[in-house]
Amino acid sequence: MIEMTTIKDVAKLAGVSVSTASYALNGKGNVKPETKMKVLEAAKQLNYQKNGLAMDLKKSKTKTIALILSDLSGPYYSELIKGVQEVTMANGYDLIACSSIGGKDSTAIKFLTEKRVDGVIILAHNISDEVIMASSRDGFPIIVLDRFLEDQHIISVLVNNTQGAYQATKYLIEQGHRDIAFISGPSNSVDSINRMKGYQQALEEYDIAYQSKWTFTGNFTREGGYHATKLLIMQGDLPTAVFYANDEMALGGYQAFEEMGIKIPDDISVMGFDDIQIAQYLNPPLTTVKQPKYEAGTLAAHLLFQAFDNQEINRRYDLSTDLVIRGSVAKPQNLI
Amino acid sequence: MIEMTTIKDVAKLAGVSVSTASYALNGKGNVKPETKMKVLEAAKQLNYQKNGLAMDLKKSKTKTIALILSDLSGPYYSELIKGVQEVTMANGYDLIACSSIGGKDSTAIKFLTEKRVDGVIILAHNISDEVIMASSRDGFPIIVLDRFLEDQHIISVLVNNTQGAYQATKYLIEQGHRDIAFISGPSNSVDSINRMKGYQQALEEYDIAYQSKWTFTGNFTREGGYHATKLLIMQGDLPTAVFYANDEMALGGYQAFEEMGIKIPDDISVMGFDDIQIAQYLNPPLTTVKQPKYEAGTLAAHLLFQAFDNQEINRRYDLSTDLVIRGSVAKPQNLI
DNA sequence: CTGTTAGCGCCTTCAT
DNA sequence: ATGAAGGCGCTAACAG
Repeated sequence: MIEMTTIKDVAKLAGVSVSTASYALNGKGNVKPETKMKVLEAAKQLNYQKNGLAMDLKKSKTKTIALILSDLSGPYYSELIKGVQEVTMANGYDLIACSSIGGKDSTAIKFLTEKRVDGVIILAHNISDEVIMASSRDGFPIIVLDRFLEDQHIISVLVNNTQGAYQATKYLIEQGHRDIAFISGPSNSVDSINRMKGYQQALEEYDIAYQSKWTFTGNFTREGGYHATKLLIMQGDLPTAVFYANDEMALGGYQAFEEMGIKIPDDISVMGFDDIQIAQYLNPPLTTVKQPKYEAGTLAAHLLFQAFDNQEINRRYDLSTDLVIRGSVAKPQNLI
Repeated sequence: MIEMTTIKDVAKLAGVSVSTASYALNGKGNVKPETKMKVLEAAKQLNYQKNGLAMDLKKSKTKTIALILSDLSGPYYSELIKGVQEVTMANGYDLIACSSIGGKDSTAIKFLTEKRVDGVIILAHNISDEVIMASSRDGFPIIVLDRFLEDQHIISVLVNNTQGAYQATKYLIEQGHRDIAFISGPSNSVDSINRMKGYQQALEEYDIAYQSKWTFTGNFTREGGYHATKLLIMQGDLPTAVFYANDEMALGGYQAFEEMGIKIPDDISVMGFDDIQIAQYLNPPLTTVKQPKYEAGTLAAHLLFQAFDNQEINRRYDLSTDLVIRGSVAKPQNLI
């Protein structure tokens, strides 16, 4: 067994009591400079490192918050993390990120249910409503970024997907498109459903019939977007524009179109959703809907601190999206 | 103050002792199914959530490891994280990621020095050697991914930057290039220095004189690459190829060349380093040197577990890079 | 200014 | 099968 050196050891070597050692180490209380020196000296000599767990346990406070993501390695969260990080740090708190991969045994669950942090921000579709609500408790604020939950201690920060998709589709229509395909995400995704809704709303508003033959499922992945696009092409009747429910699927679309010698935006226009970093580097640069991820991050973190502070806050916040016009959408051929 | 419900409360409500409650909750020991029921029932009724900190303190073991990154929001770590995550999970451990932004007060320091995790993997240039070595202690393995440290408990997993840069430069030379510029990273970066070394080695091997007029500093950022490229162009004498010490700077280079109407690869060839995700989507796709980040991640995590297990392991591992040939390098004009 | 002491919440031997 | 009790390492009254 490995012998840990504790504050007790330090105290003994310094010839003082534990409390004095604690005071000296933490720079609190009134410790004679001389004794303080002795303690610090002893600590160094023993290579003493405090046990943060014991401290947190004693204080019933961790001063850290957890950001729970469905997949730590996704490039998608960059802006969100930055937003959260900035305000967390500004408040003197620590931030840790963990993943919800692994279901019941995931690290996420551990931090959600074992009082290891003072609050959490969740953007993880693979954690069920039930699990989140079961973790809700007094003094443990939870911010969710992808759904609304009817619970006292859970606050939602949402981006208005329906509005964003509406906006995007409307833009396509105003460019002259009438035949617009929609590649959706997984059918159980609230985000995907809402984007579809916005798409349909715009269609309806312009008296364009919704056609199910132009709706495919792409599962929010690049692969999925690729296959959906292939299907769309093989079907024979090509639309003049396709709206991918996220940028990753649009990436797959780019590839499929290129393989078939279909030029963007000359032969077909494409619209994405999310504005991931890569979007601007594509050829042509992808026109898409930007989600205010950074703002969502800062807002979420702010709300957490207000909750710590027992301030009165709303339980739901809606953020709006922005259309980012780049080069992947053009007027359809027949209008030129 | 908020009243936490503890195992004591559960025990009381269930009419059993604390130890029995603990056994029942953890499914250990021999508890009569009936009493177990009672305990579980009481726990649910009180919405009991165990305190993981207390447990870890008691067990002197956290079963979690920390991945310390210089910037959580960087898109750069994706593959690395995936590698670490997979083996961590496979071993039944938890993984948390934290950032070293903030120096002394960063979350990274907290996890490095306060016994909150059982081991750490570090890829964070902004943490000094001294800090890392000061955290070294018995039973606390540390894996560093960007330097070699002379310390009993610190293991290095490195990628061979010199070899990678050598390989890249050699390829350029073999394509017929003789005038090859090099855009370096920050001068204090070991990675950058080694890449420069590889570049010079290849030059030397082919009897090409190293010219300082073709070396600029780009600081490893896109902006830096952009400015360095502008400087290179303004200088009047254009090389036939430029080797950026990382892909991000190459991104800036693409922009600068485009602004000046210089075509890649027709007018100039460009080589990157890292193979970040965006590289393949650029126009033309970037030829670059791929770092085995995923492999580094899995290896690092494996080593951690071997260290937990007190197995004999080396203190240093070197991984090699791969040249990824895409479309940004061509034979120079004068050879066509 | 310094020492004594009582927990923070949990697990786990040791009795019973 | 269950209960009593010690302690993980630390902080913060409280008492000198």
